[in-house]
Amino acid sequence: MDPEESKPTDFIREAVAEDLKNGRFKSVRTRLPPEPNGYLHIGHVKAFMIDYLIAKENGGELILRFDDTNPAKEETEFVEAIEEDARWLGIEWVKVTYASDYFDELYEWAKKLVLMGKAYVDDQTLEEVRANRGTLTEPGKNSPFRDRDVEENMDLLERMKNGEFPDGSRILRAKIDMAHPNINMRDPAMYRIIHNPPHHRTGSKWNIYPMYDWAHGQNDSMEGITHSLCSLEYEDHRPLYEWFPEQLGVFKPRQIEFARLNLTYTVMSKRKLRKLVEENHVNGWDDPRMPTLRAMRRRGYTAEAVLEFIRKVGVAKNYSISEMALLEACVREDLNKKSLRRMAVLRPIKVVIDNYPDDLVEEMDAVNNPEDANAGTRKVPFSKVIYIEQDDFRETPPPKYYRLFPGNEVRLRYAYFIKCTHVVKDDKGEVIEVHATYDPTTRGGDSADGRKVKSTIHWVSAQHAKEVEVRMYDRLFTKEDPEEGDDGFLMCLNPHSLEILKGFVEPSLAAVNTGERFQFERLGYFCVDSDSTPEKPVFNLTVNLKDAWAKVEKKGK
RNA sequence: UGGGGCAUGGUGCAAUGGCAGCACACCAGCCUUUGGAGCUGUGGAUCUUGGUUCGAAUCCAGGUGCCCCAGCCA
Repeated sequence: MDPEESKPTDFIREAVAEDLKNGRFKSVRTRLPPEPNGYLHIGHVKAFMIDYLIAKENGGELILRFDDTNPAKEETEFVEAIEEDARWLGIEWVKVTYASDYFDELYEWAKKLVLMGKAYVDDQTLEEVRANRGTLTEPGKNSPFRDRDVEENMDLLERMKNGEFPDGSRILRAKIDMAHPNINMRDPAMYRIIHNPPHHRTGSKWNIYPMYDWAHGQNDSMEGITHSLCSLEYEDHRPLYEWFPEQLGVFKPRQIEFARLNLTYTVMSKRKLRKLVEENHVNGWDDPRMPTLRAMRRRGYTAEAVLEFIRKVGVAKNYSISEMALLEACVREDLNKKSLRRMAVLRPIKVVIDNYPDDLVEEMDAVNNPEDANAGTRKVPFSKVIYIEQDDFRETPPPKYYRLFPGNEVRLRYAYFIKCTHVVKDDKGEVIEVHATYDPTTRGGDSADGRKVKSTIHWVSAQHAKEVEVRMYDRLFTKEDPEEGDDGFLMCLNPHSLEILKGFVEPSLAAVNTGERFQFERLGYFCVDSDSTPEKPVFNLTVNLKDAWAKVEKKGK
């Protein structure tokens, strides 16, 4: 492999390389601009990795800057959560800053604009401002306060800052062009008056707070950010992004926009995620069904898998919805290499091996990970009464069913061949016990006479099994794109996205720690949940194993 | 009917005037003490109409479709 060729390339990396080559910038500095008003989700990872990797690949640096320009929405709690999640991904930054660190300097820059006659205080009501903005097809009208003289503007702005006016009574606006075809250029607001609540960092020092367009770009300039990489919806803001530093005569960063990540069968908007939590459709922000990083971590996804997914999804300007199946494939690929194999029966049915000695217990040798010879082996106890998966037995087998049914012989993994002889039913005709005989010459799972079986099934010894809770997760929504409509997404919630099972696991799993991951053979990858206790371990389904039989069965229907 | 963007297999991303390729998904087979993993193979795409060119996914012109913008949110 030529490392030069395997380097990922995309239109942003090309643009950055070009900027370096032609001298527009001498080095690269990017910024991570989360607003501390929610938890990070998989969509953020794409943006974060673009910023992080592009800086890193070019020997540049990344600044983590919290965009805290709206005290009504932001909280310190989220600052810590975001840093924690970003660190989990392995992202490194040279320093943490806040938009609020620059409030003083930004205010000075605003006064400069006022002095230049490029900004003014507008006394119009919110409704008037809206009415005079015009529409998508009609130009706006100038505010009656647009031509105030500089002294009055300076005085009013100072008094806004000092808290002399009530919320919403005035704003500072850039004086650009009310007839501009781009609505963002129709005298955009720079400062609004907000007295309460106090800001999470500056407290009650400020009575005015900068808008995104004013703060973000100027902060980029102040920090010497060369490339301000953001999502597509900011394309319309780029002319404004460039207008401010041009007027001010300060350093001009370059903004480049890319398509954000969307995923099938989930939602990504903060508003919708919050609604899921607040209305208890899920059990909190870290509910393993959520697309948040804390949820994915709790569910057992590895950072490596998440990162690989992001790498495979690529970077472009196409609006796109990536498939959850790709994310899951990345998780399986990573976990297949790392996970210790264990046996667990999630929907048990009892099997009695009639010709096996009543009190005998044998220790069977089992391989911990066939993908990793260094993982070693373990002993698994075997005895007369075992549990197998209900799915692994059929009284009347459908076509191509190779598992246990009356008269059929299968292999119990790492143990013996058994052949089903008969079943015992309850009053209602339900099979409650499967009876079988074993072949003592097949110990370990190999037949002495070269006889083959079509199927190997897993099991646990009934008397040695540990009962555990297993939380089985399925997609949160039944539709690939539940985003359509306002609250339409709630209408397609999957009622079966969580199923709680009581299962049995082999005794080696009796003592486990939160976060430990295993593959339950033939079922999937599982992770010990934080709700786990020594008495009652709790496992989360991380992702199921691919199931060829399920496919065959489905096709038959 | 303003402005800004985007159109390549089912999905996502490549191909930067020279044989349309990769991954996931799908399908078939091989192998298998996980119907897992692995291996092999098949099918399937350049929005449309014209133009330029020896040659167009790529350049030009027109059309069509989809996304974003009218917060004192970010």
